[in-house]
Amino acid sequence: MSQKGVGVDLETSLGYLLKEASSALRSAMEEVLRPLGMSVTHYSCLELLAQRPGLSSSELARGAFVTRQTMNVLLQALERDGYVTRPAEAPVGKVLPTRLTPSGRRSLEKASAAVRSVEARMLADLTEDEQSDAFPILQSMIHSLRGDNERA
Amino acid sequence: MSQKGVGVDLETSLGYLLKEASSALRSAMEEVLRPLGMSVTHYSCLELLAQRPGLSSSELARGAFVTRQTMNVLLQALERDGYVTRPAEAPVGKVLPTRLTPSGRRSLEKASAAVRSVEARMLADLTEDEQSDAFPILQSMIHSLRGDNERA
DNA sequence: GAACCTATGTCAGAATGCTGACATGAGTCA
DNA sequence: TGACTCATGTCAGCATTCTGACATAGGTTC
Repeated sequence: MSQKGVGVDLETSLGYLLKEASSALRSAMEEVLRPLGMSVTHYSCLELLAQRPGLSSSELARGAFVTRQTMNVLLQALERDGYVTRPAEAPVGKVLPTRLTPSGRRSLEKASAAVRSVEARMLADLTEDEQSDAFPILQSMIHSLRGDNERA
Repeated sequence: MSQKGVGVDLETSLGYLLKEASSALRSAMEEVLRPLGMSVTHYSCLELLAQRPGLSSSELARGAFVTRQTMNVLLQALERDGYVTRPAEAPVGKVLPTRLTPSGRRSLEKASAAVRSVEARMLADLTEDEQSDAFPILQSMIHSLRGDNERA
């Protein structure tokens, strides 16, 4: 077993495992959000707005890990369906601050409960210590991958 | 801070952090693979074939976390470009076992080195203990999310 | 004030991946 | 043998997201 020095051993690769976990999480979220007529990006956008009202399209895009073009398309649909509102004109600069409507907030509540149940299931078999360990580990990975350490 | 009971707190959510880490990993991989003219799915397919020669299209799809239709399109391109070979007729059933060509193997070697460097960077700031902890934690998450525990 | 850089919103086109559907081969079971 | 179930490969159409490009607003520097 265990590769003859060449290649990435998928059986022991933390990168592959990370991708696998993320894929499983996404699938589980899609499964519970589908009955609510909501996609993961859709949900992410509403959740971001609930916690940080007035975010711009570009900021939402970064928070949901998509491009600002993609987020803009989504926002247009959400606005059309009455889940969010944006001023017709930018109060300052070009930034259009977005906010949830009561309808959007109601819609989010169900979705949020569903997502919380998925996250709880994900952590069900982990000990308290493991859950505590996971946080700094993932943060370190993110920090290192983004190259925040580069020549300042 | 810390949400008033409602919603998922993105600041402390392991699910969000997992998505963030996965996104950062994907970006980092795309960055190093782009100069080699290779996408992440493209690379994943070749790496899988190097470790498990003779996999079918459907098996490769599951290993690369895409649908079998998507993998089939990719395989057609890889076959056209001489990186993999598939028998014209299925030796048994409908399964077409796929194998790397020498050209595919050479192409993979460079990509694999690049990906290994990304993975090394990802783990650079983690202690030995943390790296050891990460493995069972991620595996537990995957196992729980897939519902492998359900009523047997 | 002018030049410069950065970030934002937006439009257009293209790539990528997915869902739905179908026929076929293999295994199971009565 | 025949009916049933399941997995595979494949075709077609659609959805989602991305890349490229542009104009504009704000801040910075000289």
